[in-house]
Amino acid sequence: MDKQENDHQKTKERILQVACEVFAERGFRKTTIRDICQQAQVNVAAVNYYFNSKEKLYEEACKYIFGLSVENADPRFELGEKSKPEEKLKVFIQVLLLTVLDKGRSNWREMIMSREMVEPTNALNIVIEDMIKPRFQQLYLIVKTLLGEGVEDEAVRRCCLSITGQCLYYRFCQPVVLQLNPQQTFDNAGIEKLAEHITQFSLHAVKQLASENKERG
Amino acid sequence: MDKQENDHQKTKERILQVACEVFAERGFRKTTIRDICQQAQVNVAAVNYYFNSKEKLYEEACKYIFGLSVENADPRFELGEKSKPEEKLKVFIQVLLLTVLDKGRSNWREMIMSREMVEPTNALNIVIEDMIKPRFQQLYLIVKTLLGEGVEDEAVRRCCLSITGQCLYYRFCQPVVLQLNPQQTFDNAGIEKLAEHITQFSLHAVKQLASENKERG
DNA sequence: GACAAATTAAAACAAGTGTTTTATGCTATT
DNA sequence: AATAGCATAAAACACTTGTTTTAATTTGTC
Repeated sequence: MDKQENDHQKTKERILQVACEVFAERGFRKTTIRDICQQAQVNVAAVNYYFNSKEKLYEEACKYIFGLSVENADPRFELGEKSKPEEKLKVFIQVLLLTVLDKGRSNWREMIMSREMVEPTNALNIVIEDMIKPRFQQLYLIVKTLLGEGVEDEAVRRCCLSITGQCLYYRFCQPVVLQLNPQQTFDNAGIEKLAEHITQFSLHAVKQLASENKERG
Repeated sequence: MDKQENDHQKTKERILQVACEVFAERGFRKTTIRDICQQAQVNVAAVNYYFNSKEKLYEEACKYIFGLSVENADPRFELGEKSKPEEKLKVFIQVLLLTVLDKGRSNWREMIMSREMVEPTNALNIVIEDMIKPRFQQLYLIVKTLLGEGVEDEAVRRCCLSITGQCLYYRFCQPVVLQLNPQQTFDNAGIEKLAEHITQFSLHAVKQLASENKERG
């Protein structure tokens, strides 16, 4: 029983691991069960045996990936508590860009997340609740601090959307961006420069809104 | 010969028309030849008879759509020449949002364009050259005017990308945006408010950059 | 009106894919 | 060691989809 259970877990686990990787890499539609099984060195029937269907496997993979992310959130997003909001914004944008533009093999969460944002499946809700909303909330607090009291929530949110929109553009439309600004690179130096620009651009906008609000009362 | 040529043109034309619509609606991968043929009331073999392959048909459809766009550019993008750059920017953003968020059946150019930006095919280059670059150039001139002399090209382009990024976010990530800011609507009033926000946000940013540049010399 | 060429229709083909079935092998309990 | 239950493998199934083939029909020309 022990060994049986063990092997059971082993192959099931192996399928799940490979599924995460391949789904993240190629998305739900473009990955085939045969791809996964071949890479996991498992018979085609195994997926349906253990997970019932391709869709269920995808759900399990998402749950696994985002389950991980709750317990083990990306440490890069831990902005120090002491710094000024301007610095916090800079770090936030920097980290967001780095995370979102990281094409590394192990960046499953971000890859699934990006795909779900543009081509949603049932997993989008998990993605929003587990990843996007917490991240957005962090930004919200920074921007709210910068805007000061008396600014209505929607205005704060709109600013946050303006900031994230600028960043995600470089992820979702990378080929286009590269044609429009060929000088842009996506190595560390290029991303750093980009972060600097988006930060300055957004800070100017937000601070101006803040001062207008202060004047108004 | 005349009548033959006529019918010939008729069915070929009909396939092309339907192809444009369906490709725009569902994208290349998700549309099937059978879908198109059924809707055009034509035999399945007709596509390969007249266009050789699904891919060639898609190319022809794109050429047709963007060929149209060159001769008959979207009049909404004709910003008056007299207005101030601030007003021009407002109009540009307004029109961009209206165009990009228009889910109307006849908005083929925009639908193909959006899809190509996120999930490129061979047609992306046509899209970039025929649609994106001219539009970007328009914005470039406005922003350059606002920034004043002595600002390097890349800085101008970055600002333009910040502006378009804010707008396109609402197209590509609409479901997410709606979760993050449920008050956002996509009727005319909602889009108008949004345009106003993005314009103000961007104007503040650009003007601050302009004045910093002026100070520096 | 007859014949050649072009067009259309029907069917078949070939490859891919999710799923199911059937058979075989393995493990644990008796 | 035997047997029941689980796990794996191989094959088949059912369906979709792009493409091709083959036959029927229409069209233009003489």
